[in-house]
Amino acid sequence: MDMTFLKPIDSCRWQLMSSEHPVILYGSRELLEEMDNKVLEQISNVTKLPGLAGPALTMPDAHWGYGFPIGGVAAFDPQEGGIISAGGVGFDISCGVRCLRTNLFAADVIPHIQDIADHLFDTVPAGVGMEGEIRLTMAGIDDVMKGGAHWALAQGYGVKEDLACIEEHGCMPGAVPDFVSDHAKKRQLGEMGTLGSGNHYLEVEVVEKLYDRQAAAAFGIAEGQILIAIHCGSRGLGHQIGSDYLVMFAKAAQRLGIHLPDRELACAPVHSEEGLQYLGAMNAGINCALANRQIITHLTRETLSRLLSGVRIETLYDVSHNTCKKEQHRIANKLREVYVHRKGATRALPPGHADLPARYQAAGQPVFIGGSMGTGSYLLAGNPSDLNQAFASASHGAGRRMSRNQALKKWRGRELIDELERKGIYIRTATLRGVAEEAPGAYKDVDMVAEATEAGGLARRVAYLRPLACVKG
DNA sequence: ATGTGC
Repeated sequence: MDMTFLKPIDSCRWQLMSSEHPVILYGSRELLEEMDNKVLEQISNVTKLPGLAGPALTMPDAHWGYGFPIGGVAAFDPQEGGIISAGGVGFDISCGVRCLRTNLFAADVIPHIQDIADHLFDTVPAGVGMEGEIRLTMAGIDDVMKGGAHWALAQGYGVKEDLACIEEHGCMPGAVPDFVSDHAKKRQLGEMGTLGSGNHYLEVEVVEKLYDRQAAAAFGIAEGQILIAIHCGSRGLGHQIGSDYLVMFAKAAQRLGIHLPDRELACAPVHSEEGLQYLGAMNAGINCALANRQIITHLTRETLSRLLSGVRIETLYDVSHNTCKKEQHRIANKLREVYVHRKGATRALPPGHADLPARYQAAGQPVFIGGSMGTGSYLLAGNPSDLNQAFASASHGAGRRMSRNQALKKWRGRELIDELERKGIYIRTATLRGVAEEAPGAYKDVDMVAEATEAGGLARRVAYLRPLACVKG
């Protein structure tokens, strides 16, 4: 990235001086220097959209995305013509991470890890277009979109205790299935309870190191304990909603005379017909993703219970990193109601927030920085709002530093799998090509991203998690 | 991310 116009605020926050509207980039000098200049270009374009409230932001894991950078955060005020954009949410609506806490420890799992990897891979469908056991009718898809994880529970997937530790308690209000096309619904008829492809995964991890013992106790985790991370989203349904509304937003922007610095930033005012329809459809997509992760939670529980005795698995937390949500934030000392786009950025609620379950009130919201296959992940906790000045947002992963095509030229899936196996990490995958695209070397250094996330005040590290087995899409 | 291109 061209650092010429970036002025450091502190070690991990930089302000873009050449911009009319404030732009803040989070990350160490090293992370930013390595970052594609497209990130700077894209976040600058975002500031030119109507009704931006407060600064436009990028997280330490940011990289080039469709219109908005992945790792981008921007709030818009509908009272000032603020917009909503499909590219600002991402095509995989409500892509996110569910983290499961088990009562297992490394010694219980490591002797059986290959068996566990095989069975999880057999049980949870992974890969492009993969369908699961569940077949729904069009009316059934409407019920998914209205009910979210509650729908899944009513079908017998999971236990009611799961709901308390899911964002929005498992059901996003404001979902309007009528604003979702039949085409989008049809694509989802067989895809509930499936992982998808790309960077999606189901991973068995061990708590390797604790940074914050108090928060770790609140999260119910100890060194050596086994956790499971489920990273996936709203599959074909969310993708089709994104595609449908991209076209509608392009027309709306033209009709309403909204200047788009990049056609990929197609958008409409939140309070326009298209804006309100997209909100209803996007909320429906969020519920699809919440239901999907709930089903996969159930499948994981069943699989591990078959293989090991006395297994107890609880939902630690489930949070999305591709959403736009109406929230109240203090901006320039004024409380405003804004629509916060988080694209590849995790919501990170502060301690004491009313939406947090009782057990996390003191610690703050669990935040996941999912690593690449070989390099492990971090569990963090949300910071008080005087520290987090990013609309309660934080990094969501390691973040790509290389395109999929570059990665394909550089690595072979089989070699990566063998290399990881020598380190005790067992990969099960739908496609070797997918593994090459997701090579650990194609991602930023997750340790650096987690450090910068903490140094920037976004969240504080609670634990480092080492991968043992990974089912890849 | 994605019925991995219409």
